[in-house]
Amino acid sequence: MSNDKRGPLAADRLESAPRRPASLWKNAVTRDQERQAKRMAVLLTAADMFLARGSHRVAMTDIADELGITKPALYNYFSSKDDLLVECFRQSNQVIIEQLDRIERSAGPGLEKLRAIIRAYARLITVDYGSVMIRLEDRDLPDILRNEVRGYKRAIDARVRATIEGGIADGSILPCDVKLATFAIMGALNWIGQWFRSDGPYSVDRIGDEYADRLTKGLAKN
Amino acid sequence: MSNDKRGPLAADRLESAPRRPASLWKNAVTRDQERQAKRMAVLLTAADMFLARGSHRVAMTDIADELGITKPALYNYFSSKDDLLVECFRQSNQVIIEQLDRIERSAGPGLEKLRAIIRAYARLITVDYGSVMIRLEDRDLPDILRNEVRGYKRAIDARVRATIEGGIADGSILPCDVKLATFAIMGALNWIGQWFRSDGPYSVDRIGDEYADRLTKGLAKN
Amino acid sequence: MSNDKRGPLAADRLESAPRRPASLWKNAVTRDQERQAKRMAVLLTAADMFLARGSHRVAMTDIADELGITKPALYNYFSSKDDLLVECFRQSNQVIIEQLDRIERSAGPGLEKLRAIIRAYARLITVDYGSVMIRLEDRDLPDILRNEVRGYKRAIDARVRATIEGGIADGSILPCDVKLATFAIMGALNWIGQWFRSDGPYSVDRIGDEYADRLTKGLAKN
Amino acid sequence: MSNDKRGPLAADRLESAPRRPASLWKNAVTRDQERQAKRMAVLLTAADMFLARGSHRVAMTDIADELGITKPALYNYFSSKDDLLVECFRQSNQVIIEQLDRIERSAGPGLEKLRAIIRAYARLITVDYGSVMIRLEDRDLPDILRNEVRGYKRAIDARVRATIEGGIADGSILPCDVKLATFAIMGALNWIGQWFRSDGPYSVDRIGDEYADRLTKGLAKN
DNA sequence: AATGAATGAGCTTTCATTCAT
DNA sequence: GATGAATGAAAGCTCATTCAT
Repeated sequence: MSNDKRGPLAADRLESAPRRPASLWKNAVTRDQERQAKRMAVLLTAADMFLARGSHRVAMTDIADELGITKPALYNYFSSKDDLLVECFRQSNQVIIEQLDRIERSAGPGLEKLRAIIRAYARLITVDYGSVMIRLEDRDLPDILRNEVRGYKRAIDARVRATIEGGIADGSILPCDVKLATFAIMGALNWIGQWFRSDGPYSVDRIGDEYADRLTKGLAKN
Repeated sequence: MSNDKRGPLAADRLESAPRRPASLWKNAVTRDQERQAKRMAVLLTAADMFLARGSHRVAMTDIADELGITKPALYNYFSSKDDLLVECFRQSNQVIIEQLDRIERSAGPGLEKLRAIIRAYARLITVDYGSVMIRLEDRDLPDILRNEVRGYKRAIDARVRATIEGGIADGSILPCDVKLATFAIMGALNWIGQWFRSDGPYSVDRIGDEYADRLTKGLAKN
Repeated sequence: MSNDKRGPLAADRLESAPRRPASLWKNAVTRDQERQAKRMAVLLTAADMFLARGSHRVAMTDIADELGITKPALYNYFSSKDDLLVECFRQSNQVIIEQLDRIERSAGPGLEKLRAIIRAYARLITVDYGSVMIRLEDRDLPDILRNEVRGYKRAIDARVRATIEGGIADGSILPCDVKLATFAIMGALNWIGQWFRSDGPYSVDRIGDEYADRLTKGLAKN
Repeated sequence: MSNDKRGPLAADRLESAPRRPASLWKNAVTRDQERQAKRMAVLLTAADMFLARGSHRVAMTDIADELGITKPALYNYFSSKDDLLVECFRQSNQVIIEQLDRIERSAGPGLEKLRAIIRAYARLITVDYGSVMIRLEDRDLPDILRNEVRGYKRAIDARVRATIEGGIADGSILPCDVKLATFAIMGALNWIGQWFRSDGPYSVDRIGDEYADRLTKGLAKN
């Protein structure tokens, strides 16, 4: 983060000191970009491995090996395994929040928003790093970080719940126990991460559409 | 599984082999019963701890301490931690199978059976050891044991799926993608284990009823 | 410590329950003795190595190697390196306290007691594990343990100071700044640990006598 | 030591080689001065930190951070941590030697010189970098450097011893075991570093005077 | 059947040092 | 002269498992 700032600041100085060759600046910017790129590479590699095997089954050595570097090099980018893991959660949260924001801003009755959330979630869980939030365990984290993560989770839940409540208010959704309904929907969605295979028979969109129907229309004939 | 049967089976054989002095037999029976009781105590204690903290966060020492015995003593009853864990899965499977059997034998349309399954599952997850099957990770197990566990899971899924198909056949359930519908329902149910607190505001029955409605009737007004 | 008590307690029970074969008790006692002996061996080996090289230069592996066992075996006797180190301090404290108690109980003017303390200290530092208290660093210990150790040190200082004050009171010692006098004496004594070699030219008694004189009579001719 | 001399020496050579344009020389001198200044800054910062926390508890990173530079930059001034540490000892030695020289050159009986040494030492230990020699451990150094440091220490000891011998010769000091007397005095002095706090109740001069009395006049009434 | 003791393999983390730039 | 990045070597500690008793 501090590095993000250093870049612009340096750029300012550059404008007022035009003697320095542009190439030098390029170097600094490039270096910073490279650093961020590497940091991101570590993060994504770790997230992939954590998702595939569970975070406690992935040793720092494993991540380093996968990246072709040595273990201590990881500590240039993340101060600890916990830090790395919690950063995965943060990234995941950000991605999810963006989707929820987008849907919230859209017009339409609550029911449609709920269905949009379901479709978005299906995608998040299957192709994006949104699944980190759902599938990785936060129990190994120290209290303070675990609470942070749980805060994210609660916030997401609250927003889905609010969408359902909005739907009830605007008449598009039947009155029901909102909390339980939210749990049921989130559970169904989260579970996708357990069985989905990208080389399986179902496309992401197909799953999203089907779930959107199934979880809102029900199965019963009448 | 094999061990559950061995106990009773052994007792049967004893009854049908009355030549040895009764007292001796009684001793043998008693000894065997004691062994089975202790074995079961280990199993249930381990299952509880595994569920509460996740199996990889429970050391063999922890289990032994909880039972007031020493670590190596555990190995008299289970040959390894994996063995103990897989046995938890087997017990869980048995409990689940019993419920599915009971419901399958009952009369009524497929929809009602499905609802009965949902109610039974809600109970299994919250109060019985059925939750082991759903909430414990099988990823730490060696391939052969993990495959065994996954077989159980697939079988359970298949039976729920068959129930839905039966409901479609008898007209009580709308035609739909059965596989996805099953996944959605099972996901919603399994998720209960993530948020349920026995001291929380929802009773098991309340959850079962609400889920049975929600997952079959849907949320949409029409 | 708790183990010291278990022995006697067990012996009591034995007397009132004479049915059990003595051999069993012997075994238990023997085993306990062996355990204590081993624990002590670890402690003394560690203390020696800590004194010789400084505690931070001694790895757990080094201690284990010296004892001919493996690293984790050490953890059967001490829960951590800190635990091992602080136990060294506790042993050292006990030895010192015993000497101070003995001298305190003796008759004689304060000056004689002070000289006795100097002689005793010279011995403690050179041949007994009393030197641990003086020569090992407590700065690597976590706060709580470091405070414990500093408490010991303060208590020892206080007792020497009290002895000097007693001497001033009974007229055998000249009035002076007691705190500084104590520091000077303790410093001179503690320093012995820095230069003393058991194969050197000075015997322990020689050092003790000379220091007792030097630190109380001074060097000046008048 | 070698580096301290190299600076001035280099400057001397410059003055005696006037052929090159003065401006260039000035630059070179300035550059050299700057380098020496930076080198000294590193040295003093390191010495402070080593004294405060013990050299093995101070990482190169810590020193760099304290100076606001990066770790590898340190290696421009010192070839290794050992080099840095031994240079601290050399500086310390120089300061101590200067004091001993000054006192040796003064007139007066041996006893007065000894008292002057005690007063000077009290100051060295509490306010100057003289304490490095006494309070820092040389055990982490490789043999060759450790021997160098021990040479310094022995030389200092020898000079104190010589002062006492001079006092015995001139009749101002009572005959005694000079070696042990020296050890006792040095020990008492060195220990000051363990308890002295600059914000404590004792001023440096007070300590020096009191120690000068206590260590030469003794405590005993007769 | 149960115990105390021990082990091997593994984990996260630290740190002095080097190197390309 | 200084930097960011990387490394090899080591440290303390944990844990499932085994073994003699």
